[in-house]
Amino acid sequence: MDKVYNPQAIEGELYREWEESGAFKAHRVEGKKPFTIVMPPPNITGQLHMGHAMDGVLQDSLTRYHRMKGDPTLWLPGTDHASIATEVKIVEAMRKEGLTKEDVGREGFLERAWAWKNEYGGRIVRQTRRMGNSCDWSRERFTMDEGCSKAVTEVFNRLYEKGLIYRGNRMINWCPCCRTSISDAEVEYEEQSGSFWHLLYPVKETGEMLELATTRPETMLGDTAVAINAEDPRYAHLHGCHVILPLVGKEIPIVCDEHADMTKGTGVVKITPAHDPNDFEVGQRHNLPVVRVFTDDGHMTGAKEKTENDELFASGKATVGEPRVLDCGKYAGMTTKEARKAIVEDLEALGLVGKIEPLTHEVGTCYRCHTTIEPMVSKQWFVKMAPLAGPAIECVKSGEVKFVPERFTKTYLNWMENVRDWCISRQLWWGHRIPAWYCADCGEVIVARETPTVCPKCGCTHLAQDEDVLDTWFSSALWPFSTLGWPEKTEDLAYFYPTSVLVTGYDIIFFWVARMIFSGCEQMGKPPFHTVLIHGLVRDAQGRKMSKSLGNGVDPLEIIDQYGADALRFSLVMGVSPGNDMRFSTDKVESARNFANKIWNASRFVLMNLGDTAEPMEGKSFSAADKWILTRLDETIREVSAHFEDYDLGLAAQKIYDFAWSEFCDWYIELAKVTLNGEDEAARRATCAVLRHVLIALLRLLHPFMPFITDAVYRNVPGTEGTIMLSDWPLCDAALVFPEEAREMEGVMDVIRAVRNLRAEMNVAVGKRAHLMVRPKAGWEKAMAGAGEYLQRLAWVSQMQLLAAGEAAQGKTVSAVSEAAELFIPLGDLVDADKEIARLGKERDSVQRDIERGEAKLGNPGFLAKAPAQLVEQEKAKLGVARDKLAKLNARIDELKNM
RNA sequence: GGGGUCGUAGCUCAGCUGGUCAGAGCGCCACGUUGACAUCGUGGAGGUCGUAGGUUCGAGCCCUAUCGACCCCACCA
Repeated sequence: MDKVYNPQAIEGELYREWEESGAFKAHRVEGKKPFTIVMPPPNITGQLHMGHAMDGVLQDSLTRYHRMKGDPTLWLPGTDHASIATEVKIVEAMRKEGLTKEDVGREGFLERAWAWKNEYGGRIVRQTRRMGNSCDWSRERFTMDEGCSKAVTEVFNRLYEKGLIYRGNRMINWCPCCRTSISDAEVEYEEQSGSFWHLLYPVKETGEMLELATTRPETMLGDTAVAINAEDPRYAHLHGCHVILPLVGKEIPIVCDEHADMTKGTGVVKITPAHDPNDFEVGQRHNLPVVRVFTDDGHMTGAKEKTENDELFASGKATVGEPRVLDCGKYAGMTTKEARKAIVEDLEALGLVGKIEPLTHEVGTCYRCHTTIEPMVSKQWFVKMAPLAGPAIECVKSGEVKFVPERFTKTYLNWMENVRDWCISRQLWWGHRIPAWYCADCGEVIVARETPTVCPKCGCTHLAQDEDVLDTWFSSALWPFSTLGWPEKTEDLAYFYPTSVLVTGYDIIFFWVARMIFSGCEQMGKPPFHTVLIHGLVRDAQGRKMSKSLGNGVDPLEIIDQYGADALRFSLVMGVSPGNDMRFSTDKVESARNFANKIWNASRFVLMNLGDTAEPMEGKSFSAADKWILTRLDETIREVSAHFEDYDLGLAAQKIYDFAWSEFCDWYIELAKVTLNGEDEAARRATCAVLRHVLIALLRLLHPFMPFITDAVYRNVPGTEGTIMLSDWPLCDAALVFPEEAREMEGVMDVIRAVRNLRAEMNVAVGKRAHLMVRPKAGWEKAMAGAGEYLQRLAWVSQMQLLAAGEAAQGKTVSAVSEAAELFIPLGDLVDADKEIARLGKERDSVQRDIERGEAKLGNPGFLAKAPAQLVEQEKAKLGVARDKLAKLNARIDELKNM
């Protein structure tokens, strides 16, 4: 083994071996409860970023932990077609060739899309492998593969048959840039500065001017009413009156509606049912016409659009709620922004603009391109949410599905309880095409599983499929069961559904988690998982979100090249608390890399001492140090396992780190050297057995986080077979726990620390051996008597001399008092008494404070009465030790003063 | 407007159901090549755990208020 751990030398080879050996493959074992995770499918457009890396590490750690525990374990990977994201990329690529979607047509476009998918879709999958993730690649899925597509069609049909999917003219969010509708969840709100324009509308009956405020004056052409509150005394005389819509010259009614808030602005609101969600509702209540003034690409409508619209109505094919289109005349063809300016100018010229107030407000933007969203009435497909939300709320409230950390339950419930119908149709080509057909002759709508050939109503064959595709999240929502074979009744589905844990970031709870839950409840009758493990975002070293535009993203692959996958993995979990964002820095990776190296070298030491011998644990008589580390190991196994069960991987990693470095390396290996270099062959073999035993356990505990290095080392440990990933998770063993001896060893270690401390304080070079006199306290005689070699080795003592109780140390010495003993080191002329007195004085002050604290506690009647007896005893004992120590220190100081 | 997170050593953060919790990593200082490891070892300095109250025998840990940083949700014209 090399002196320094070199990840590059082993990672690729090891991963290939794992995969080819079938170690990742899940096996159904009847009667055994499986552990299942479905991977959040990354977009095929994606490149591996730190977010994926962290998400993957958490899942892989859990997966490896459960696999080692012996659970039939499945981590199912896959990718998402990412309808809108992919389509945008392909359109962009075509633009470079000077082509548009329309140029190549739907068929041509899809050909390109699939070609693109085949070329780049596997990229992120290959990258994921470099993380060391142990997914079952034999079960890899894609949201648009045959099975998943079948599931989509099936769900669409079922929901349609139950009346839970409908098509209608409703208010939706329109992205003029992507030219498609998007769902509420896909709208991001950004604070923007704008203005409040106060407009004046003349009242037809009275001739007065009605003042109202708007942030979007360009919509005024589509106003079909003005609303006032029925209770508003200011406008009581206007009930039943009309205003003349400026610029358009059309007469529109003044309606009374609760939406008009008397306390806000002038209490008058213009109503544009086609372009404002609130106004749409008002329009429905008052049966107002819906007049559209924006085109799909964000321009004002004109003669052309109006003609088309008129023809639609003339043909009788207009559907319920179909908006009418206005020819905006001189504004036609302007962008909405241009129109806003022009309209305000024209109104000002007419004296119809009052004050203009600046304001900042939240403006909806598209989560893909950040273009301002235009609310519009549009004919789209929707999922009726209320009936689906019920069970999805219930299963979380009942605890059948738990969020970790728990606080996200609230986020989820709040959203689910207020969710509105989900707009699922997208005016895109890449995705699952909506399984609906329209009869050109009679207008019949046919939703079907197979392409229909004749209209069931009129019998004609003039059928055309809906042009739109489904929201990409529609298929993601089915992921936990579509990937297992649903709607077929597969063995995998029966065995692995519901899955166990879903691991994802808090940023997609609404997009994905919520929708998987209601889909699972509806289609499977069971929620898709029992636990949702939510993690935070990976930020850059300054705490900023990693983003392409900022260019502050760190490429996980580069980090792997430089430090190794294990180091990256460990840096992404250690000390991270669930649900919180973390800052990524190479400092953290470096320290993880150093840890890996520490493991490597500790292993090298152990292996060097073992040679080829797999020394068994049975029949050995262990040293104090052996018993101590075994006891600590037991405790560590308990804690780490508990943290895994709680999904607190950050703490699990921390515990392993501390045990490995601070206890196994810093202490046990050093202590073991005494025995290993000693004459006692039986003791040497016992220690070898322990070194091997603890190393194996440590490697296994660490394996979920650092799979490569642990397996590489494990294979070199004598007596092991195969890969560590299929070996057993360590178990606690009562036969290997020695609380009393461990406590004694701690006492000895404390003495070692005290000696080291003394020497350092006195500036005695480490290499320089010192004579040590030890006067054990009552009960510590035996432990201290056996500590000589440990002290020689670990505290650079030349010779340890035991003093009997009451026996004085000879000569000039410096001293220390620990729990187990008093210590004296003669330092001859090296130390002057004054210096030592000063040092001891400082120590006495600190002990004095401990005593005061203890006395205060024990002097408190409330404490004695109410605190647990065990705690009181503990405090008493502590106080006793401290008082004893104080007495010794005082005596020692006096002694020095009299010398 | 509603909900949530964070404020602990110079920096980045851990601290489980209140009682060795005042911690880790990095940084800093001193010393050090004892054959696993300088990607290391030993020792050290440094924080009244944002502020003010309260509950309790006892509070970074619970409650209330307050200041500061931030996030999510929400149809406020």
